[in-house]
Amino acid sequence: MGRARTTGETKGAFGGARVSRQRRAIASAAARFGSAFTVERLHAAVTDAGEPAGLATVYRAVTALVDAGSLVGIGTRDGSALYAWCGRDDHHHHFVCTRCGAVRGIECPLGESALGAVRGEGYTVTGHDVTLYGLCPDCRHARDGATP
Amino acid sequence: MGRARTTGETKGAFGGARVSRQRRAIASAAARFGSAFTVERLHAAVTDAGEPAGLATVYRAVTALVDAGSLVGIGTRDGSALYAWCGRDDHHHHFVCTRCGAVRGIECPLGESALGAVRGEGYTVTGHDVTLYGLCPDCRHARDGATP
DNA sequence: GCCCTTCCTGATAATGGTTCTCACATGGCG
DNA sequence: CGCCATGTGAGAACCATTATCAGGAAGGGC
Ligand SMILES: [Mn+2]
Ligand SMILES: [Mn+2]
Ligand SMILES: [Zn+2]
Ligand SMILES: [Zn+2]
Repeated sequence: MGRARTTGETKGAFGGARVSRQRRAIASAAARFGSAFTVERLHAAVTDAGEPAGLATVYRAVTALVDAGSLVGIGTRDGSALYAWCGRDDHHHHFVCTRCGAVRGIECPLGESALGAVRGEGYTVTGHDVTLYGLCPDCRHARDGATP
Repeated sequence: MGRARTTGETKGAFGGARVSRQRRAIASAAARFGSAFTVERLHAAVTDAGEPAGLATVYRAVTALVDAGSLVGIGTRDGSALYAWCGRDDHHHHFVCTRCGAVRGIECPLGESALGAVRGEGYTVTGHDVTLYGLCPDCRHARDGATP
């Protein structure tokens, strides 16, 4: 156990939810993206792969994949929610390239020193979001070359 | 300089943007909230204060206040964007109470150890989001009492 | 394999937060 | 004072997401 979701195998990608031909194609297409994507783009990818699925079905599959932890929401862009396939099931966060959408897992930077401060004042911390933004190596070089 | 935005004074709350009677009332009402609020709620607060303003005007004022750094977006709730008045202009993040919406500033937990890891692999980090969620002291006690 | 119940599918309509339109008012500077 | 860029407001438009609802399929039990 621990890597069932890495390749998009539908073994446990949907958790306990029911698996259909459409959901298999959707999970497979999502796992093939190497970067963040919108539901609309995922729908197009599934259709292009020759496994048509309704847009509403893709929306519902995405919700199921997020619930199962196979997919993570990575903010929004131009009013559309962005998602990325998540191959790890340990606690971590993500770096997102603002140019190409590439996603990379990062270790959680929150230690006792950060949480202890607010906890000491009577707060209970139940969750947190951490996301880094910037340029991936490829896009950094592309930008350098484009600015002579 | 440094604390013009803490009380909702319209001095620099809108940065270089123009200030009107409506925007004064909107900034004042926003600064009075001790917790996160939606645009709809802010609109209601301004109207209740006897300084009516159109909903579109409130949306535009919120955008201007965010651009000026007086207001910060704190995720979404039930499909509506949440905002909170920000009294500090140094770099920091926020803790949000998931029960009452109370917001509290926290120090940035990202040090060189966290950023250096991805930077060493060729990534350029240009920004980041950090938000803690949980219960404020008041709500923690309220919940304890409600679960006998 | 067969049944049965629960869950998924899909074309479409509906929802609703946010943005746009455009004529009018007003802020702020010279 | 004027001038003009900018803000205002009521309503329409936008559009990502969700609800509908009849039909189909997944999958546990036998
Ligand atoms: Mn991940
Ligand atoms: Mn703040
Ligand atoms: Zn990139
Ligand atoms: Zn609270």
